[in-house]
Amino acid sequence: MSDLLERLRTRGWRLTPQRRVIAEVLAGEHVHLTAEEIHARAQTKLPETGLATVYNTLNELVSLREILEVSTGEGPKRYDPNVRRPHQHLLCIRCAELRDVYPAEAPTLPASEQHGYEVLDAQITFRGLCPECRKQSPASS
Amino acid sequence: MSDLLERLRTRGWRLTPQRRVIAEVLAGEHVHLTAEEIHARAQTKLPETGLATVYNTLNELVSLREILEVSTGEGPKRYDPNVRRPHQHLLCIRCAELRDVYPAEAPTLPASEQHGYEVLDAQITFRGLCPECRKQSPASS
DNA sequence: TTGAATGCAAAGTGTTTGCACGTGC
DNA sequence: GCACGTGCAAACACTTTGCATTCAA
Repeated sequence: MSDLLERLRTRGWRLTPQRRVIAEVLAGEHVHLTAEEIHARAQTKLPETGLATVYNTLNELVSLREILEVSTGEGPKRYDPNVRRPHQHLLCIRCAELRDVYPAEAPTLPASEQHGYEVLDAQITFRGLCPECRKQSPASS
Repeated sequence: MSDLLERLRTRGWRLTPQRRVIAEVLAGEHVHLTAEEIHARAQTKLPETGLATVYNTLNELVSLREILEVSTGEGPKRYDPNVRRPHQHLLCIRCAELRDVYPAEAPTLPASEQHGYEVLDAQITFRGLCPECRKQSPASS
């Protein structure tokens, strides 16, 4: 589970209580949270945790490539602790829940469509309605 | 080209000079612009054009499904006038240029990975370096 | 001990909104 | 004529930054 903390320690990361709690929140969740949500959960464990520290820490973890920053196109970014296993995302367009999916193949862009770009990766987001939101109103976009 | 204006007129859209100019800017460009860029171009044609009006108009066109709003994950949103032909995007991670690509297949999510969602569509963004940015510094992320 | 991390509040972006004025139909 | 569009500035949501203080190593 949270070998995240292990890895960070061996990489010489300065381990403060706030950082530990933030890393725990990330590792303990299976849905991808926003900075505010991470802050709220962190504060229940350690009240003296500022929102700015949460942002600072998240940005640092992104730079260290220990988490992924995911923008849903609407509202705040979400942070994905699952960097080890390549995956794609499934987004609820109503409630913005974001979860991982593991489909078969990653698409590639034919050379004829690369237009001189050096293509590094492809990011896929499936969009739809989560089970909860389907109940409330099955259709309409 | 700009049958966009045709369609809007027949849909009973109130056609002001500002709206005409904004629609022309959208139709005339092959790269996807930000609201600021659209505003700047619109002002060269019609100086009395406010940024708020640009945002209002773009949002309205999005609701009318005459343009697409595309978030690049970093920085401002971009607006894609190409709503007729299904396509995907190629994004430069350095300069944020965004262009359309037309690869073969749209991926589908196997039922076993749908987790109770009603999947509506899939959005693919290929990420890489555009020709210009490759010149300046071919690698490093 | 000391450089790095923290909380807070202020600043920064990108976007939306309230309101008085102007205008397409 | 009048409902709707406009420009402007203020408000807004999210994120970053400056600075004095605290603390992990």
